[in-house]
Amino acid sequence: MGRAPCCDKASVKRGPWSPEEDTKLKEYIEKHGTGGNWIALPQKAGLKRCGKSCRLRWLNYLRPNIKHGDFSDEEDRIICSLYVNIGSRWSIIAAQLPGRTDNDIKNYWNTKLKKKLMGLLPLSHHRKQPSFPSSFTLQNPPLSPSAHQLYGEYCTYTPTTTTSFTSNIEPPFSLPSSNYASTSDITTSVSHPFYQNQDSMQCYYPIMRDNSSNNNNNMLMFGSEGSCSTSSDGSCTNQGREIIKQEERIGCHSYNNNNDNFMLSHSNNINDGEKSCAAGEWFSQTLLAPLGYDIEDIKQLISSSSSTTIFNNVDENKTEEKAMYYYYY
DNA sequence: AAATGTTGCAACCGCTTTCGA
DNA sequence: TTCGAAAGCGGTTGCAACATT
Repeated sequence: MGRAPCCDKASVKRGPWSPEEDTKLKEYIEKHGTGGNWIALPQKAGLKRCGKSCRLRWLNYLRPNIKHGDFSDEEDRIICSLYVNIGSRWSIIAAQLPGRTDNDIKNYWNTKLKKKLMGLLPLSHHRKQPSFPSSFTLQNPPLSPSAHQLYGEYCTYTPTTTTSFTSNIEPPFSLPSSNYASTSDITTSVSHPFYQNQDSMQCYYPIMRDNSSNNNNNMLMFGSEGSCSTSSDGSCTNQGREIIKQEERIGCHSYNNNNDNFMLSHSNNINDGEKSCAAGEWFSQTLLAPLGYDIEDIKQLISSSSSTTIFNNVDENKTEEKAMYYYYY
């Protein structure tokens, strides 16, 4: 027993829309509106189409001010920033990009942007030993007592995936020039993630201080799988709260406020890619400030969305691979 | 030039959420 | 409060266009 179809498939036309159908639908909606009833609309408009199909055609293609074609760097950054933090909630992401549809963004992400990012990293499937500039050494981060407690608990896992790391890679899209002095000043680290607590799906990142610079740089982190998170008690956390919660937990935001600069790295034994990490060396990190959007920006973006259910029902099983890029600015 | 592989995107499918009776 | 219909949404598919062999 399947679900009842929304319409009689035998009697409705399917497949690509003809220009005539487009014209009929457009003219009808411009004249009468949708009437809040898509199911009844095709009949009224003289179309042999399913209401859902009409709705989709209108929303994704026919409605005014739809933008098609290339995405700008700024749009790339917004998409990535939001994806990092809220996942594949395309409608919410689309709400931040006037003229773009969720379908467009989803397609763009799946076919281009993700590859654009992934193209930088030999992610995943590699088990490279991390390699860092010699100036980078591990500093145990100044964790809050509660974070220490947390990490002491979490960091007893042996990594199942070795961090890979490449520095000084061009970012996949341009950053505002004010964000950095020159290309060589950008440290882009790509990491196959971290590794995950197999029980809780919690992701871990090591953090390392850059001793080579006296600048009061802030770190920007872009891209992570971290937004997929299930708390250690097994309950799936509300994702919006999780962002804030994790920030508080590990004090990431205060790092930025303190103008510390630090970056992703592995343990203090750089050559030991497979070693277990000691308590306090690894950070669980969902969110910092992706590409110029700090936490407040993101929250504001999200809260300005028309949706009221942004963070509900996080799929705790999503484990899609993502890249991580770190920028100094 | 033909065959095969790849890419991009529109459209579909079906599950979830919302809304109104 | 419950229930059914409709809308919303994200994942997936189909296919045309393009690239490569």
